[in-house]
Amino acid sequence: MTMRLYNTLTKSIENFSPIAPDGTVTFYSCGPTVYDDAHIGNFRSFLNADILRRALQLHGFRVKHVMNITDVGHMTEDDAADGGGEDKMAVAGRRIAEAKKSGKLPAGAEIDATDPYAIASFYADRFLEDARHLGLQVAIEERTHPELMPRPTRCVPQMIALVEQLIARGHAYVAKDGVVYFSVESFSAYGRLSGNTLDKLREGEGGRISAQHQAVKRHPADFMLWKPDPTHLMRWPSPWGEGYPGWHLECSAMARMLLGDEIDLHSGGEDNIFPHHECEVAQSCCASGRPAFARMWFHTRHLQVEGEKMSKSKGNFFTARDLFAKGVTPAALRLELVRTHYRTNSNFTLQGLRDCQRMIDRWASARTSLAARSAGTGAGPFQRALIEFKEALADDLNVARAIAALNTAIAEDASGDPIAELAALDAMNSVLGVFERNEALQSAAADDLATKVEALLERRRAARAAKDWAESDRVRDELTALGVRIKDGPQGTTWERAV
RNA sequence: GGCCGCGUACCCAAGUGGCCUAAGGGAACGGAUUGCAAAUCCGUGAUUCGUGGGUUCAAAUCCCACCGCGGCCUCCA
Repeated sequence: MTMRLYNTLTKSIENFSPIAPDGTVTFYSCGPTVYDDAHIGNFRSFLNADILRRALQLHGFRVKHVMNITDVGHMTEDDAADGGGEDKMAVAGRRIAEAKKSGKLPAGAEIDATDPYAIASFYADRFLEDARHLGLQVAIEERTHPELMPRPTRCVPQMIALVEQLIARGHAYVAKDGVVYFSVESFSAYGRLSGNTLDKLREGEGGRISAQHQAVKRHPADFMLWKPDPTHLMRWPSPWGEGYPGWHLECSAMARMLLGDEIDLHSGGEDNIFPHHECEVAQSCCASGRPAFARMWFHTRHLQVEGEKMSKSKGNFFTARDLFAKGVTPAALRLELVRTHYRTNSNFTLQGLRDCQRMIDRWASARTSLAARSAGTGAGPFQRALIEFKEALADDLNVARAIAALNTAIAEDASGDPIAELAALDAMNSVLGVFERNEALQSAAADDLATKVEALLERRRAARAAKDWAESDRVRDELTALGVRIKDGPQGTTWERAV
């Protein structure tokens, strides 16, 4: 079965086949910048890349997946050219210093707010923790293969080498202000990925590129590769003076270092298309002399929350850990973030999170009864569903259709060889990745709640034994008020936090 | 201002010319179960696909207009 995927570069759905004859897929994903906790919108993008990677694996490919963790403090107003504004790490540092003062520092954050490396490392660790909870396979692999999640601060020599090569080939120049710029006019395919060709850029709204740098550049869209700045927070020696790299440079350098000059797949959020990925293409192609950098570009559309753009001011802004702290299982969050096709704007809702949890619980109980079954031969509903599941994923990653296939199997009567049926269900889960993370995360608050709940359940058990229904119902109301939902079963009462 | 995408039941969401009197999940409702609930199981659910035109033997699917929402062009996943 051939995987078909939408390629941003050609704006069409194409058959996927890797460059390497042995079928190994080279896949680079733009990861987070670690100056704050990743929010659920970030994770929608990262998880869709993860689903793609797992779907490829289900289809028999070996995947070498790299995702960077950007620990350089790029500028808050860093536009295509200039590197203006404030360093993000400095902003994060100030935020941490303020939090320290007001005693609202996140747990375990004994960090020096003036040390950008400490800030980056603090948030990188938190990102990896969240990512592993959510089943981001590359983050799980990172434990044994740290090179799969490279940090730009450790790859500066490779970036410098790339800039030197671009200068040598006539694609970059040192301007009068000492800054090294990429010359967009030297790359005729500039604009092909995003549609922002040079003539259109000139026609566009424009006026955003600050005038002070324009004078020294050959073309207004020329973007910075290296900026000498002896006062910058993070800086490295270079042939152009002590300074820092441009923000597009890292991905080109690291993809090349780890995956080669030409790669199969490159992913990111839709906002990365321009300027970030456009500039990456230009840098990589011009450095390698090849016509292509990534053969296929995979972009995930943005997430909305309760029908609105997510923003801190609207109060609809969630990080993964915010939700985990409320008792949301990583499995439910994972499913809610990937169940909508990656090329449509998805709408994250609390109701949707509950829907996902119920679906996963039903799958899990189906798995339990399947594992307990011994009789049956041949193909049953799950083996049939797996075929449809794989076809749906091969169809430009149609996750919703794949999930429907699984749901349909669950509604059918149990039949077929139980071992093969279980294997089929687990194969589907190898992409969905929910069974192994369907438990709420532990925390001090959760432990505290558990103690209270256990005491109340004991009171209720006693009341029920005495047929004191009034007392029993009173206790149940108390539990409900605590946000707890109870389930009475033959083996006694279980409970969970209602989300 | 330029470029682009979307609008399917109460909610999420698949389907992009005939197998669609529209998949799947949740909610709701009815039943089984329960001390009563919750959970679970069974059943019910859009003659209709933002609105108005058009093309076609045939449209949710193609075209046009309008309304609404969103994205990129600028740091952002």
